[in-house]
Amino acid sequence: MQQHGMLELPVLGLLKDRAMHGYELRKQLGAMLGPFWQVSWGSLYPALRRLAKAGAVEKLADEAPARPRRRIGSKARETGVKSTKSTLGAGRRKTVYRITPKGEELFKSMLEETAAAVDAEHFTLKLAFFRYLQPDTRLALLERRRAYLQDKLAQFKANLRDYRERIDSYTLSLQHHGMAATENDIAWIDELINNERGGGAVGPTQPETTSV
Amino acid sequence: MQQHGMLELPVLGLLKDRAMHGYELRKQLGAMLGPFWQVSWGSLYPALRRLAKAGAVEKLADEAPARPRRRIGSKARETGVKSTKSTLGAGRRKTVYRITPKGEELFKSMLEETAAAVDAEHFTLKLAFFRYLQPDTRLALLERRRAYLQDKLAQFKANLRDYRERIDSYTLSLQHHGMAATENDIAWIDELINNERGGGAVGPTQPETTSV
DNA sequence: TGGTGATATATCGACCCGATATATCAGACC
DNA sequence: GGTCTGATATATCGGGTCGATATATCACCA
Repeated sequence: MQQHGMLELPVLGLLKDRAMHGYELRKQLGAMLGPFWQVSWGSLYPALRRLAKAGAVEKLADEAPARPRRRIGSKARETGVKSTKSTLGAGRRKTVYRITPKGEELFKSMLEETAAAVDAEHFTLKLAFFRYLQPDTRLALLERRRAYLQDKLAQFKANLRDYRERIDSYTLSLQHHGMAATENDIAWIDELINNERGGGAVGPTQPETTSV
Repeated sequence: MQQHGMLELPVLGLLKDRAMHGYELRKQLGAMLGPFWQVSWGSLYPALRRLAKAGAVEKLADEAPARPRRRIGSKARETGVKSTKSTLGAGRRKTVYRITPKGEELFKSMLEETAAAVDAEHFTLKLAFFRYLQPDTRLALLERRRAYLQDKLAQFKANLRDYRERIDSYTLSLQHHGMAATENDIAWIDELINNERGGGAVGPTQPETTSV
């Protein structure tokens, strides 16, 4: 994914269900977004800090982490000066995060913001939490995504029109493939739109495509 | 695109043809990669600086930029202390960059490195300069990209197998679409591979898909 | 004469990524 | 019983990208 402020939404969305610590959050994110996105530590922990500072999540007490069996622990290490060095990093303590009412609000406003960007990444993330939206907001987001893709398609066409002669066959093939992929994306969005419009009355929202 | 060290390759690739300044470079990049990627100034200029520091490109003298019609220029502003402030920014001077022999080498080694990452972004960039590669290197890169996609496909399948029951219909649809898109990508790569293998003897490398 | 928009270079802050450091613990292997 | 490996867990660092913004020149038209 690698864009701006993209973690806040899914993190809050997952914490809505239940409180979790960072490591678990990452696993859940991976399960949900599968091959789309593997969150890196370097983004997750700073994001949690940002959310905590904004009051959107709160740290629960470290959940029975530290120093059980105190005898061994105190003896094993030299109890040295150096161990407290600087970061005082980690070990196994779990820092559990819980969403606050303010966090719930933030999640809602971020998710509902139909004016926000609808590139592949942002849209994917929002779609993963569509169940929390009203049907009309869902439709608005789908339409905006569709418009975005159509614009992209137009760019492809303009590009091909203007540069067709000047570019080599590989770049040309790339453009064609990109165009076809965008058309597929649009067709998929149209499916979702249809399901959204007719889905309330007709049948399951699920678009039965291939089954494994 | 937004990944690491992704600009060096296309910048060098374009400068191989002819020397250019930043603004033009960006336009060419846009023409070539069209809707895939619009390079931002915040990446382009630092990248040019990196390349210059590495000796891969050299700045040509500013190409007749500065202060023509000196009368007007000197009078209009207060000639003040503040104008030289800090950055001494820009105006219209053109800083033309030319590739050096060292830059040509760097380009070649980056492009040929078949062990490097083959995610969508990296692969797209390399494909845009495939014409500079030997057929066997091209094939190696295509095969590696194919393996990458197949692995991604396997991830999708594993994901669906493990989480199918637990995820809502939107996320499910997302996974299905992602899977289908990946399958399309693989089919496209296979086309390219076929063209590469048979292309030397049979016909045009161009895979005639839809025409506008 | 002045306004707009294209040309052109450059930096800033926020943020993401990959690599890495630190540490605990369960289970395997011998 | 000892140790090695790998999963669990938190955290930071350097380098790189992005979007926004500042600055400035010039062509063109009104």
